Amino acid sequence: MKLLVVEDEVSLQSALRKGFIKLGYAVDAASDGEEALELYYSSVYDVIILDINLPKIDGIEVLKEIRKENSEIKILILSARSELEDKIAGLDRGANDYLAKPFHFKELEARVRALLRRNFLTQNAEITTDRLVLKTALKKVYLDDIEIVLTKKEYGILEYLLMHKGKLVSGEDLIEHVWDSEAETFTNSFKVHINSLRKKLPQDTIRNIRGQGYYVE
Amino acid sequence: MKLLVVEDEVSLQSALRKGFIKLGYAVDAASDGEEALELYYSSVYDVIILDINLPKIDGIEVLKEIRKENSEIKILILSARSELEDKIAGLDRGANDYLAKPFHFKELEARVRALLRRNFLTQNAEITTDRLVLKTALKKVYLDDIEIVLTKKEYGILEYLLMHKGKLVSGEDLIEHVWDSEAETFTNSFKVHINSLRKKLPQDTIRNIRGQGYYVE
DNA sequence: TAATCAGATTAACTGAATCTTAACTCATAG
DNA sequence: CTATGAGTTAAGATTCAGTTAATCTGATTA
Repeated sequence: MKLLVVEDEVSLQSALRKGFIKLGYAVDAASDGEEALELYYSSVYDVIILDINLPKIDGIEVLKEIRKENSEIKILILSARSELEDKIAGLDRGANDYLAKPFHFKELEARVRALLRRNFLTQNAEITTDRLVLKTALKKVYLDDIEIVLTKKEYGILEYLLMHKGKLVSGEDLIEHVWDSEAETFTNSFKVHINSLRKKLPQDTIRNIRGQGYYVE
Repeated sequence: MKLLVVEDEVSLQSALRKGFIKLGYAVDAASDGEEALELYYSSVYDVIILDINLPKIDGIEVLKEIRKENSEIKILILSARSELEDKIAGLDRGANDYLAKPFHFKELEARVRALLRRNFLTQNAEITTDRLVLKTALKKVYLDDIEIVLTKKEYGILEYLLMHKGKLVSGEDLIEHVWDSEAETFTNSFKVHINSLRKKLPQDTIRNIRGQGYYVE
């Protein structure tokens, strides 16, 4: 699981980063709104922890910008208690949760976990392409209405690619999201799984751009 | 099914705990609002029974806190009759049900069952498949109209799977919902119960996808 | 209070599915 | 033509579901 921590206060940012890394998350951090958006557009995160008071681009702006194109990603707002009422009131539910400073790290961690849980429990969803149907509740995949049996890793890879349909996903991203945090990032194991996955799917379902990553149309 | 009982009055808490355990529920209990939130964040409950008058963090606060992030979980409020009007009036539909003290345990149990039903089914006290009928009020199971006798754990597992008919349920999920929080998540006890449960059911009733979980069609 | 009993848990083991590794080949860009 | 990344293969390692038997626990009753 990959988090983006956006916080300008150096010591707090560092504490959060270290805390989450220790818990096995992959963490990127940004110190202002501009950097946050840059990182957001160049990688794929599961949860964004976003301070409201930021230099350059305000946190609310960052939130709006991200929400404009992505309604799935979980965003947790951090804010000084005094700013909460007027600011949060105007958020219009763009954030999934918010937490007033100061807070206990444990509290933040619990909320992040809760958000991830909710994310995974989006159980009724089906992801489809022209020929594929992926039923996330049962983790089953159908090609032209006939079930194809996938292993856990194969399914995980396919689901991840389809959840980011049309976007480039690097091998590193795959390992980061489909494997647990102990996995080596330089293993070629995912290639083996992509290989066996491709054999079960129509040709050219999973495409590759040399040096950049994989994608599904 | 797993309940969280939040009640500061020692004897009542203990009575509720024992009562629900006897009925085959997995039960955790908290004596104040802080403990309640801690437990809430560290486990997954199907219903929370929440007293309003609590030390440290007030029941209403606990309710708000939980509702902020989780709209699915069922919450039943307990309250002395005199407190009801002003407090409950302000709840604004945060709770799913409430019950005035004093009450009969039977009444509480019926309401909890109703909440669970609302959660998973639409107003039906029976869960059925083509050959099985499960009467949740009596906790009895019939196969082709003939009763099959299950132990509490066997029943709990089957009920949970049937309430999530067509969805994947991991072993961890099972332990989380059928056992109380003291259970080790890495025990293989549930496999033994599934094994004995399967012997009492038609073949292939409970299916497994390796590395992912169990399901009933 | 001790003996008994059902149910729950633990631990050890098996066989099979799945995953990883590593060496190799192939394709492409510079 | 060469270097690098992508794709392939097969062997070996690991993990996981399922099974069994022994042990533990707590309720019931003799």
